[in-house]
Amino acid sequence: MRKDSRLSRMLHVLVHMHHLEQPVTSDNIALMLGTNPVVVRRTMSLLREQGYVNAVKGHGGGWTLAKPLHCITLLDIHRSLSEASLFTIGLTDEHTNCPIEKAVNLAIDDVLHEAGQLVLRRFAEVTLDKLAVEYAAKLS
Amino acid sequence: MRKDSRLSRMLHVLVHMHHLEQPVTSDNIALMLGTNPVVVRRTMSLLREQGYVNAVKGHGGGWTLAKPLHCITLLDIHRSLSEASLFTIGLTDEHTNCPIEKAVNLAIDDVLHEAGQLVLRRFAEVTLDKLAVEYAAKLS
DNA sequence: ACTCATGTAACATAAAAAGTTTCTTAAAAC
DNA sequence: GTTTTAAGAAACTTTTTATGTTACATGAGT
Repeated sequence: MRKDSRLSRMLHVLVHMHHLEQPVTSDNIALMLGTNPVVVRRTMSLLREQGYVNAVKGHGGGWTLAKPLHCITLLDIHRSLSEASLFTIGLTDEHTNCPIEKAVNLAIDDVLHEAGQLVLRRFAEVTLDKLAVEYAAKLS
Repeated sequence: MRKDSRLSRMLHVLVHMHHLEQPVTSDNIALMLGTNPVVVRRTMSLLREQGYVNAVKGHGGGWTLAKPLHCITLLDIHRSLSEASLFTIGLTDEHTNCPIEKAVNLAIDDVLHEAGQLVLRRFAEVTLDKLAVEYAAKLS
């Protein structure tokens, strides 16, 4: 099953951006992530639309943080990337009048929904500045 | 992001099988699921390897339950299908010496691991006979 | 022997994310 | 004002992977 690592990558980039005075170009970010400037723009645009980064064209332009790290949570970025669902498990929708299918889906969805809520709650608690501090501490 | 609905489908099939006296053929199941008999065999084989269903060749053959429903949990089936991971979110593994990447991954993994454990715990609590009874009741 | 069913390998299809090319727009430097 | 630098955006290609398909082997019952 394919994984979406955009959250991980964007967080990485955002924290790095905090340590820079100058705007970073898409080309730079692409180089850093081993990917393509257009892909970077596509993803960063989603963050721009939600007001977490600014984009400036032309000489000396590039991407900058629009908010301080302590005003951005994991949830904010996760939401901006609009992943349809957190889980690789899907439900079927083929025999909507079959009580067994309904019961199965209800049971699975029950659990996934609860776990999903937990993830969102926990993501909401982590601001990006904590990331750079608390978790960095754990690593030492 | 693509979804894996094998869990949902297999549970559906297993509960149906419980209500049948005769073995069900892969062709039958395929018809029921709107898919292919080979795909059915591929998936059912995983359950057979773990001892949840039997396969019998030849005339009057097909698939039967190897255990009563109350001895099979959602977790059992989920495990049998060996989905690599529950989550669509992936971590990066590109700058393993970058403390920021490490911190980001640690933060995300922390949350996902906890949520994953919750899912597994809850899946372990649901036996397939409950599925057919408790959840069926909720539906009425 | 013949039919029916699973087992398995090899190949084909389809869908989606990622990558690429090309061009437009805008801002700064000269 | 021309050139350079950068994002924005559209159209297309590539890659990946789950799913579907074909073909044949194996084994059980009639």
